[in-house]
Amino acid sequence: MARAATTSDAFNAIAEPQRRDILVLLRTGERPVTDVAQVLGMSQSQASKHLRVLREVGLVRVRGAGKQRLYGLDARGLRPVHEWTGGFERFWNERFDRLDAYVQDLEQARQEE
Amino acid sequence: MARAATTSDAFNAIAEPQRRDILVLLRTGERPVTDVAQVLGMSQSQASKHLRVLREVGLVRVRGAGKQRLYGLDARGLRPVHEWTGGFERFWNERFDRLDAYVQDLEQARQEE
DNA sequence: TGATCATATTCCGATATAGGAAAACGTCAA
DNA sequence: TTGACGTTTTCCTATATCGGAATATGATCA
Repeated sequence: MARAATTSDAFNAIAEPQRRDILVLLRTGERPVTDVAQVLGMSQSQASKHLRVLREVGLVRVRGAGKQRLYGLDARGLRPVHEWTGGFERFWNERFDRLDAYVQDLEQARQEE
Repeated sequence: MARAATTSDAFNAIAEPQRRDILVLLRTGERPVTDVAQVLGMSQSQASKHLRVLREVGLVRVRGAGKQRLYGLDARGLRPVHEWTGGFERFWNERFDRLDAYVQDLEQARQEE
């Protein structure tokens, strides 16, 4: 089995830095593909492909505006990610005091030998 | 170029559901590989491989305890993910009232034709 | 209809996975 | 040292990427 599809999930979709950049850019408002590509310094086809992935996961919405297609943010899919990581909030503080203490104990024990 | 390595980043590491399960499990305390494998219903070698990835990204720490190796959580690497997604917090509420409104406008316009 | 702009898709290559099976390694105890 | 246990590491296969280049599709306007 290979790695899960990037379109399987918001977790997979945002694993790619360029897609994260796109999402951040879209916070400023809707943009056509060309804009995204130019602002973020990627090729048009790359931008289009990344936007497709984001669309398939539902992080982005499109609407036609004349010749253009305007991509807009739909951040709701990021909420589960935020909440999942939030479940570790107390561990990245508290829990680590113990590990640090443990390491200090080790070093102290070593010195006392 | 292929997809970024799972070990490049916490974002990539947690794209895999089984690795997320492992992290959740480790919130209950340190565990040897066998435990992880058994509790989560995966093979020992799979558990070991996933733990390796998590270790390389720094989300997990190991310490030898006799024959066993105890894996413990180091959640600090999840903080950036939490904070990045947090940057979209107001968009998954507010911003969408507008889009919904936009869609309603469309439908209303259609009925008035 | 035909030209043109904006975007999407298809080919292609190189790479990196996840999982299963089997084999290698490390550590302890007798 | 030998054995047994716990864990990690190869091989292997199937699959899915990301990126560039080129091509195809779509929409608008004259």
